[in-house]
Amino acid sequence: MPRLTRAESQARTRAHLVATAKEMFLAEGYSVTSLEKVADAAGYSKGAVYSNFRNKDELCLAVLDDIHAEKAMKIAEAITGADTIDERLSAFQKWAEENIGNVGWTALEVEFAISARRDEVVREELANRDRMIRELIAALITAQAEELGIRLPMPADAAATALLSLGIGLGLQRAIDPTIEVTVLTDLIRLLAGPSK
Amino acid sequence: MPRLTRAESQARTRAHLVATAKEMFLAEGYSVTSLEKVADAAGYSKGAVYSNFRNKDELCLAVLDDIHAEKAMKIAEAITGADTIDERLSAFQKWAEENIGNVGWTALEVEFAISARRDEVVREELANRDRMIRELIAALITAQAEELGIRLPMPADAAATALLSLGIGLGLQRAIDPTIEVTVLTDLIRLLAGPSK
DNA sequence: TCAATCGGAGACTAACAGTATTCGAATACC
DNA sequence: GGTATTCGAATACTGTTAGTCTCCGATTGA
Repeated sequence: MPRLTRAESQARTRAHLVATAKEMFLAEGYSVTSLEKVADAAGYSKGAVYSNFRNKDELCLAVLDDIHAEKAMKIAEAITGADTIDERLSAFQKWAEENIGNVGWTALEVEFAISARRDEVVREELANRDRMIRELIAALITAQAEELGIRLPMPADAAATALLSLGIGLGLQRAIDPTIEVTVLTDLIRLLAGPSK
Repeated sequence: MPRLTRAESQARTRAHLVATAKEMFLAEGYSVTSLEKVADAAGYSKGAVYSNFRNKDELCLAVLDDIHAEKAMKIAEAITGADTIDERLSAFQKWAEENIGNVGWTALEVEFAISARRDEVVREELANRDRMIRELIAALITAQAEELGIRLPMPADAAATALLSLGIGLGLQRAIDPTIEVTVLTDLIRLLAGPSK
C-alpha cells in the first residue's frame, strides 16, 4: 500500500462517498438517505462529505453523472451488436427491461429533479442535461430511420421527446406498481417505424 | 352565522386545511411546505392538522382527491362539447396545455408518489388509483375508436398506459424546463388514430 | 347543572441539512 | 531536517421539520 498524497487521498474519499451514496440512493431513495448514514457506511464522518461536496444536491449530481456514464456504455454496447430492425428492437427491449424496469434509477432521477427544481442553478443544469439527451435520442432516431429507410410520422425531435417522456412516465409508475409492463416502449417504437410489418 | 355543531365545525376546519394545503402544495411543492405553515396560513395550529389527518401523507391524499375531482369535471366538460375528431383533439389539447402544461399539478403528484412509495399502504392505494385511471383512459379510447371507426394499432390498455406515461413524463420534464411543448401528446393521439387525415 | 367527551393548542422529541470550529497529518519553506 | 502553514476530515452545534403527548375549554348528553 503506497503512501498517498493529500490529493490522491481526497480523490479516494470522494470516490468512496459517491459509490456508497449511489448504492444507498438507488436502494432507499434520495430524501430518506441521510448524509450521516452515507458517511458512516463509507467509513467517514459528515465532515468528509462537506469537504468534498458543497451540499447534498452536489453529491447527488456526482452520483447521477456516475450512473449516466454507466448507462451510456450499456446502451451503446446493446445497439452496436445488432443489424436488423428486429435485433435492435429486442436489444433495446432487453435494455429497457433492465433499466427502466429496474425501479431505483428512474425514481432517483425523478426524486432529485423534483426536489432540486427550486434551486435555479441546479434546475438549469438539469434542463441542459435533459435537452442534450433529447437531442441525442433525436439524432439516433434520424440515423436509424435513414439507415432503415423509414419515413417518420412526426418530426424526430417530437419523437425523441415522446420516447423519453414515455420512459420516464413508465419508470415512475413502475415505482408505484412494478407489475406494469415495459413493452409499451417498444410498441411505440414500432408505431414510429410505421407499418413495416 | 348559525351556531355550528362539533361535527360541522370539524368538517369546516378540515375543508379549510385541505384548501390551504392544496394551494400551498401546488405553489411551493410537497416536502418544502411544512404542516405548521399550512396550519398557520389556515389560521390553526398543528394540533388541528393532526386531529383531522393521521399524518402529512393523509393530508396530501385528501388534497389529491380534491384535485382529481376538479380535473375530472373539467375533462368531462371539454369532451362533451365536441363532435368531430378534430374538435375533440383541440379540446383535449387545450385541456392538456392548461393541466399538463401547468407545472404544479404533475410535480405534486409525482413528488408525493415518490416520497410515499416506501409506505406499503399508501403505495398500494396509489397503485389502485393509477390502475383505475388507466382503465378509464382505455375505456375512453375504445369508445372513441369505435365511434369514429378507427382500428387501433395496439391494444387499448397499452395505448392508455402509453398516453398516461407520456402525460406524466411530459409534465415532469416541464417542471424542469417549461419550454418543452405539450403538443407531443396530441401527436401521439393522432398517431394512434392512424392515417385518417 | 354538571360530568364526559373530544377538537384543537402548544410544548416537546428525534432526525435532518448545513455551519463553525477544531484537530492532525501532509506539505512547503527556511 | 526542523518548523510553520495548509487543508481534509472530525465534531459540536443551530435551525427546522414531522410526529407525539398532554392539557384546555367548549359542545354535548344526562
